[in-house]
Amino acid sequence: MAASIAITNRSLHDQVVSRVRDLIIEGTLEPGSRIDEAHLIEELGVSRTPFREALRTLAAEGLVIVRPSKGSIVRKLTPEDVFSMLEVLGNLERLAGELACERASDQEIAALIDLHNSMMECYRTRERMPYYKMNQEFHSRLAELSKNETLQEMQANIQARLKRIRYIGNQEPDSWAGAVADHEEMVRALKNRDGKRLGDAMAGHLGKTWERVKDSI
Amino acid sequence: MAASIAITNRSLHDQVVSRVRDLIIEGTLEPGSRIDEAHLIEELGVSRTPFREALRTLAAEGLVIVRPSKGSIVRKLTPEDVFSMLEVLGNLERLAGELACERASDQEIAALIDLHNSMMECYRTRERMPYYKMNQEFHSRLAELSKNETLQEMQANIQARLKRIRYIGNQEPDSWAGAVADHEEMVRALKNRDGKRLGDAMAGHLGKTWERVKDSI
DNA sequence: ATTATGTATTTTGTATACACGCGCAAAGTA
DNA sequence: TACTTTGCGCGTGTATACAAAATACATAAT
Repeated sequence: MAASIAITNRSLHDQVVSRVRDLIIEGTLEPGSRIDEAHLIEELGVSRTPFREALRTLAAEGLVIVRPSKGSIVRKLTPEDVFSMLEVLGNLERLAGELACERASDQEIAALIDLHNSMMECYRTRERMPYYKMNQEFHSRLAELSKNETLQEMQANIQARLKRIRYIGNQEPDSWAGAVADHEEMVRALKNRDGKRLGDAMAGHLGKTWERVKDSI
Repeated sequence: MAASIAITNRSLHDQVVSRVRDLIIEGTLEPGSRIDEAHLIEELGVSRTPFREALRTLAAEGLVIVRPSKGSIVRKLTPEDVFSMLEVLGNLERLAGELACERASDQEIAALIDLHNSMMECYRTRERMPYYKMNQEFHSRLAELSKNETLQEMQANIQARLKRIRYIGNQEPDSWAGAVADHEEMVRALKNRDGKRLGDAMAGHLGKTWERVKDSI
């Protein structure tokens, strides 16, 4: 693969999309606040055209809301929004777990377990940030093992919408141990290719996430 | 309400989005074909700016693919795409069914059963088109009864992507009777608020849809 | 004849200019 | 004083102009 040589000729559109998405997730652009076009294009050094196209993309992703003739705002999630997302996400990940047990190769499962072990190492040494990132990746990778592209896409979308919330929720005192226990259970089920059990573990895990996160909305 | 007087001031963007979406669904814009910007904006009588923004929206919806510097094409669904969509949709509708049994009011259920009865009337008189439309509405309405907005949104999105395929699949000789039987089962389960049974019926129904549709891709 | 290379043409990407609608504020009226 | 009304400024929506890239084509070299 010549991927290392090929120069990345990403369009401004794409760059703006991921840049603004990050600004939203990390909270620089506050939920509910208006997006000042003039100011932000100045900041980013692009013109209105690619910027507005990027806003349309982000609107379709559910991160911003475009109010015709009234400007765009960063979508502010209500507790109901978050609850409904977790409900759907839990269901999607249950399906992902079941399918992964049927469809993943032994190597793929082994690779995921490696990742899990790295996560556990971070837990032992209390390295929050690496754990958080590996956790995101664990769930994405598991979705991949379902071999279902639509599932991956939907999961990624909801993950992106919730990213900011979960990031905040992650600062809280704890139930970290509980999350870790959930993951141990997932890995046990995955090792045995016990789809039902893995599915239940995934869904249960997301159910508890609501408890962990609901007060930080 | 002065809705009769008020002139609809929908932005061009919105109008273009729904117009082009329809062109894709009804097949005027063929899957896989390039979207000729110059030609289409002429046809629609709008300038490039709102048109291109609309393309971004449709790309995020999964109906078109924007290839940087190489133009946009109408997304062509592979059999794998359709299978994965139906797999996810089945799972979403299973959840919708379960939640609807818990959360819907008696009136809401009664209203849905009315719709079902109208559908059955169309089946008796073999009116395909009205049946098709009511069927779409039945599934959307059931998703509404789940009281989960994210679920509704995801379901609507997959429905939109599959609309063209299902429309074609619907022309086929038949298994119409089978679909009708599925719906009868759904309504029975809904009447009894038997979530598990309704969920299974929904998922099973979508599973059979694959059989009905797979040859027309 | 076939491939390579340079050029012309088309098409996309981005910037900018113009127009229109919304919201706010100042002035007017009850 | 409170409540409309009207005018103005600003931001959004749309059109167009310009720049850059890609494709198609023709010509030349092997």
